[in-house]
Amino acid sequence: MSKPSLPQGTRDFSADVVRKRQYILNTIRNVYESCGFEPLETPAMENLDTLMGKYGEEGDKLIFKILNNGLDNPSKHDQARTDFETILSGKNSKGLTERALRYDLTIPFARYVAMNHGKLTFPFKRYQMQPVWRADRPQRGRYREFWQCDADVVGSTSLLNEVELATIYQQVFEKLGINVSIRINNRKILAALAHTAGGADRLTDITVAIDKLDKIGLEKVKEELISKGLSTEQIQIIEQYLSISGSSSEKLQQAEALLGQDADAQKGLEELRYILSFFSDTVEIDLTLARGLNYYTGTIFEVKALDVQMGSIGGGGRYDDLTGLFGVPGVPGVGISFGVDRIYDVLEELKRMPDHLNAGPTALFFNMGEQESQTAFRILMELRKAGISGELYHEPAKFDKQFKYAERKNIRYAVFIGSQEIESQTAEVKDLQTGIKEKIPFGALAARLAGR
RNA sequence: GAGGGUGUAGCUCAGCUGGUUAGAGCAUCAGAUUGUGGUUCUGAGGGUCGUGGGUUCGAGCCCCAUCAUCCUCCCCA
Repeated sequence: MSKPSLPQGTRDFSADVVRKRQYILNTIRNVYESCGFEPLETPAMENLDTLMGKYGEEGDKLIFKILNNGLDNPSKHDQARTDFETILSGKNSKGLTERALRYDLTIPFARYVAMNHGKLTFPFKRYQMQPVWRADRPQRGRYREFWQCDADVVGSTSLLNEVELATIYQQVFEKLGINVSIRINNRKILAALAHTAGGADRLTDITVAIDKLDKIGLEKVKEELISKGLSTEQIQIIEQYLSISGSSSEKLQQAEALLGQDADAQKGLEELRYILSFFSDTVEIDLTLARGLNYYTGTIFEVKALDVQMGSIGGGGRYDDLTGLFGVPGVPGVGISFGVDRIYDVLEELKRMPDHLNAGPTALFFNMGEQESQTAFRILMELRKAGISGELYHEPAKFDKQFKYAERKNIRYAVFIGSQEIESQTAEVKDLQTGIKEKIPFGALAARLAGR
């Protein structure tokens, strides 16, 4: 028997971690609910067809595929070998795998909308908080199983949706006490740039390259563009674009000057201007923001934590026709996502996790003997009915041990019910934080411990 | 997919240019202490040094392979 272990990039969550994660999830959920979003849950696995081709070439590789059942059936061995060859040649084979773990929550949502568009009331606002899986190489801030918290509005082209989603970012991170920069851009502007630079078909290459500007610098970006086969003139236009700086409104002006004659650029700039008019300085324009998922067509969002080195902790954008991929055209939408696991890491690193989260049950009843514990247990049951959490130590043991147990479980009150207490029908209650002892009649215990 | 670091007790780690029987702190258990903890003291248990080869009189230490894990790039949350 080998030592038990976890699959790479996955984690167990102990009690204190679960409580902290719940705190983050609840904070996000409450804001979503307050904005009228409805919950949705979808299966951990989807048909492979549903997911393939939606996240770009890189994304396809990172989808966890599930091996079909029944391959051990000898009559299928020949077929399985043929299918395996097909996969090795870079194609997919339904014979070996036709299901996969979901890679994000947006595509499953689009699939859901496409399947149910006749029943839904539009605009349809849903939120979804579930784990997703990626066959990525784990590293800091990157896991193979992690949670996303998405909110999307479909069936509306109104930019008020973008505004609302940006305010959700603001609210959640304010509640969590994380300083963030919320940056927006518009894919239409990037499309216009690619078009103006004479490489409309190179949109992806161009956006991927310029997205790295603040990370690798202008020279390296140019190198990458050259290596992608762009001409000097093309790169010159892109360089002008990248040199745009200043406040958000200044950026808008300069971008207008550079790309203004392009209709797409006009539209994109207008949209950014509208969204920005709702915010003072908490939302800023970043013309180099690109984001990888290739279904975005309009506004794109990205949120990064200030004060800490971590990838983006939230992102999203507008897509014109996501359900079109599933045969239901004409359902535009926009959505955002929170990366819970990274938010957790940020909160821990900044030591901003509230300390009230790891409170244990309210009371530990000390076990002071077989006889006495029967009375103690009865009284404990009454407390529980009154909504007070507590437990009875599982066996008579030295006080030292029982105290330590209470301490480790962050239990606030020790309740002593021994022969003397039973005689007087009065429990002794010790506040383990202050050390103060108090005698409380059995009948008054629930009332005294309520709300503590 | 490319590159680097690290694997020694339950946990965090020492372990000298290769040299007797591999250590510490914390944790666990027992006792000092049979009804009031967090301190202190005493004692105990616990290790095929990730795994498999090789070099050597001798390997935790050097070499090769392999597995695991962490980090960087790519990409992303």
